[in-house]
Amino acid sequence: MRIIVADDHTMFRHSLTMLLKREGFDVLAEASDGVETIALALRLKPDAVVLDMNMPNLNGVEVTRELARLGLNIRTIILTMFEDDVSVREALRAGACGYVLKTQAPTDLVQALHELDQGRIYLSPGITNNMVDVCLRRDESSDEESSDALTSRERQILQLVAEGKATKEIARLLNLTVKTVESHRSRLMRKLDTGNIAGLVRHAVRQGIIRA
Amino acid sequence: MRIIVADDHTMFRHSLTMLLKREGFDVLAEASDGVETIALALRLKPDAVVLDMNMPNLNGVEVTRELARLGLNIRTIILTMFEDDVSVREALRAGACGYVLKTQAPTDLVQALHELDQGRIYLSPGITNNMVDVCLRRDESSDEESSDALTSRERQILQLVAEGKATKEIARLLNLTVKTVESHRSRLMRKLDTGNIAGLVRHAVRQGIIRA
DNA sequence: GTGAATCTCAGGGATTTTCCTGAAAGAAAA
DNA sequence: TTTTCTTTCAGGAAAATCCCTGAGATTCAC
Repeated sequence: MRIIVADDHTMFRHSLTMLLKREGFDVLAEASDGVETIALALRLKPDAVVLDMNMPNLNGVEVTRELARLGLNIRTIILTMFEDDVSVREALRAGACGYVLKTQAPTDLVQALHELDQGRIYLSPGITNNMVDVCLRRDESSDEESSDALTSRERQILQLVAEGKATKEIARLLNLTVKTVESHRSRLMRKLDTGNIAGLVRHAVRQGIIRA
Repeated sequence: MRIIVADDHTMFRHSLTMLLKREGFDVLAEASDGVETIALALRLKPDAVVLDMNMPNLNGVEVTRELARLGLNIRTIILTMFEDDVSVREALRAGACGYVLKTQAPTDLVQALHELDQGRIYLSPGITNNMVDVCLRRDESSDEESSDALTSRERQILQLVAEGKATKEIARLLNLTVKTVESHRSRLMRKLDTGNIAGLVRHAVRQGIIRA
């Protein structure tokens, strides 16, 4: 099974890679941020990608979304520190095949990868099982609160802005024009009802898109 | 070299332990919180303890302080995600022999352990080296506040900026010139080591000056 | 297919931020 | 008292943000 490991904490990433290799997985490469992960995935076409949730540039869910959009048949497992209800739901909706807590033993991740190989979805114990039902029910029913819901692209931009990246830098990272990024930023401000970057940052922190 | 590894993220802890064993260290035990770490250290008398900074019950610095107080000759290395100036200083004052960033490769920790074995202090690259001098000088001299501690006025400005107020508005609120406010804001950015408002907002949230 | 939403990009102009240097007055500490 | 720190303010220049309209492309649902 050919996989890529993505996490911005090199110490964790290297350690984990070693462990996974020992477990018989073929770790093709490591990435330390979301954009790099996408690039590597495109090049190496792995079977699966293990994604840290909180990464610079693009978080785990966004990477999942992007990989799904690109139509590559690459499954992903989100690795995270928090058993956040909302995050789990978003991860699953983005198409992630697994949601594994870092508080769990590495065997948990190994199991998740095996489940994924069988085409199944795996959630760490500690995440309520009815979570899945809840998610699915939500999915089918309706999207009422989606009036000001941010789009995937907008969340991407929001994260980068909140991280302090300049417009020019964001444009380069995402391969867009400066004007496009400005356009997104403006729309974000309108949606989030704020007239400046400070407001965007607070929103991003509040919504867990970045940590302060 | 007999060591204990303490981190509440089991996935990271197990992976790291495996790596350290491979490097020839004798990992006596693992702990998932501060209190457990103390208990284990008392029982097993390791040469060193690798401590995650953010642990339940007692964080890495507190454990270091406690171990020092108990008079056991157990050296510690603090492992953390952030290169926070204040944390580094506190860790060193508590008696830690190393401060290693998780964003660094595992070899960085290995090196830290070797330095520790030689009775030296090790800080991850990325943490300014003069940090040590600064800390020591501070240590000798006095205990009031750190160098880049914000003044009262600066905290005021920081709060208003983080709340999304425009410079002009802040100036009006505080009866100052726009130029003065700009001056304060610039100094804040220099002190907090950031080049834009997003960074200021994150600092303000982190330091509890505003709520996100 | 039609419509709605999203994503992309552009022009332009007012305003703001960012980054320098420099400097004076008052308060606090050495 | 001298020095250091804080606070105040200025000028100027480059860069970025903010705000608006408009518009082609694509995608997705109905």
